Amino acid sequence: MAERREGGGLQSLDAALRVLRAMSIRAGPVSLSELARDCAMPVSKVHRYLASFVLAGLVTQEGRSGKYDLGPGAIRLGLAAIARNDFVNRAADGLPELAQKAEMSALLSIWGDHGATVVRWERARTPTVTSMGLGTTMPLLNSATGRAFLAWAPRAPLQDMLDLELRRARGNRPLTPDFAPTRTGIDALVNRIREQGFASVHGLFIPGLVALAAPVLDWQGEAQAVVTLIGTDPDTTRAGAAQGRSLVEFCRSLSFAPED
Amino acid sequence: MAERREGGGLQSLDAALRVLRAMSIRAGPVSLSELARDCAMPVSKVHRYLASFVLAGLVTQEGRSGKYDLGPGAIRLGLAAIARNDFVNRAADGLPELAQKAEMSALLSIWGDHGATVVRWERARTPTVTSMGLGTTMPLLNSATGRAFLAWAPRAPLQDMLDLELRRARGNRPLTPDFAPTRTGIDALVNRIREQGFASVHGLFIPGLVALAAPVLDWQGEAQAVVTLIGTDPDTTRAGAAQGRSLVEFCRSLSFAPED
DNA sequence: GAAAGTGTTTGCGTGATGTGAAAAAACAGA
DNA sequence: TCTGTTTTTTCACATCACGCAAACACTTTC
Repeated sequence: MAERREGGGLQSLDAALRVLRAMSIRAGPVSLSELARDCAMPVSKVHRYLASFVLAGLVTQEGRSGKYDLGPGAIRLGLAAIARNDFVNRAADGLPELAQKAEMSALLSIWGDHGATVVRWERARTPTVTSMGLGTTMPLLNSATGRAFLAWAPRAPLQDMLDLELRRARGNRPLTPDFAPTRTGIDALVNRIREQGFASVHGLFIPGLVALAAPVLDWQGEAQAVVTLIGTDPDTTRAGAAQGRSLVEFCRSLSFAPED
Repeated sequence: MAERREGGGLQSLDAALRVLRAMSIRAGPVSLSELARDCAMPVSKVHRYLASFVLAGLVTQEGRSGKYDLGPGAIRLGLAAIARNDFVNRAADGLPELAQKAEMSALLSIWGDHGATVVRWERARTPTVTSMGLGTTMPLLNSATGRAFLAWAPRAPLQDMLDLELRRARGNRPLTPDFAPTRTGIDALVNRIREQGFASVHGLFIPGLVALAAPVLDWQGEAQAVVTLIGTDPDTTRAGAAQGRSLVEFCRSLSFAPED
């Protein structure tokens, strides 16, 4: 066969790992023949793979039914992976590329005790002059970054700050021109943001600047961090703009995806 | 040499899985040659295995350093394996209610090769510790979570880490003010914890924070998981405090109750 | 800036080894 | 005890993984 040999290393290993993935997609114990059908492989082939997986502890075989299931070795492996996987550092690694592609400044924030806090900063080629830097905390309602946390982070730790900003907004209406400073107004705003996939503001936090922000989600579906693009061109916040799509795609690649 | 056939199925798969195991034992990113030395295999062989693992997403290669580390696919696999555990599922489902009732952050951990690993996290309004989150591993002696495992998990898998932390404690006494870093000191600590029904520390792991932790026990009376409450009020660790009783009751309701 | 050193990746021929079909064994229901 | 189903083992063959060594990338040294 003169077909394309894809980048993988060992054919048998690739096949075996496909079997493993098929097992992890299934919700519970699987019989050998079901697995073989899922993977479109001969039964005996799958059986031999499983024998090795069982030996390694990744898979266990249920006593009487003969069905196979993921075992304690898989848990140990996963915990080891979980322990060293750090969303923040992974995101930080890709920040320069994102900033370059979008031709905007990119920054990475996490939720700290005093609000959304900037922890990484990547300048664009044409630096936008701002007074922000590492450690800056952003407001919840008037910044794209804050709004992304509002839409995707668990509500409880945000609640105090949300109440505070709502009180301030009620006393000074022009601060929040694009939504009503009430519970229903907030809900509508959150829905709008989640539907669009990212939050955006133009000139709200800093006049003359526009920003869009999207979340990096963990396996609980909560925002672990928020990535924000800052620039001067109002067109970049339009739905369908290239920058918005780059940002969402970037964050999606860092987020935890339950399956394919 | 067709004499001795071990229980496994495929030789190459067995070898490849030994490589995977070696990776999960290491604490962080590993270079190719280190891995090869660990497994006593030729470098090129390990490299090809890794190529397949990378293709499957189980392993990633760090940008420019060339080192390899466990990747998101391993997380997915591990979470799928954890999801098969009914104890963990039921505990996770009840976590939000517990956190709300106790007005503290609640987290769920299970034991991995590198210590107690946080798998689920439910935040309360009280401040979130910035450096902790999903995937954090907790020390055995200085955290309430670790101590709960120490008191209720089978000793064998903990022994290595216990020895390690004891050595460290002996060199730095202030780390463990409330017990002697000796075998009898540990025994006394364990007895105290078991008697009280939950483990607690105040400011040991993180200054200014208090925590209480209780186990979810399986039919053998061994800890399958540990539920921890974290807050700032020292009164919550007092014997008889409402939070402690809620926590113990919650864990007891999850323990020892398979459907059939 | 060239040269040497370390570590990773890739070709290649060979023979061990994984493959598929089919037989054998275990199991369940009738 | 006999069928239908699913798991396990057998076996001859051609493939595919192995190890060597050369190529390549990157860092350090003079």
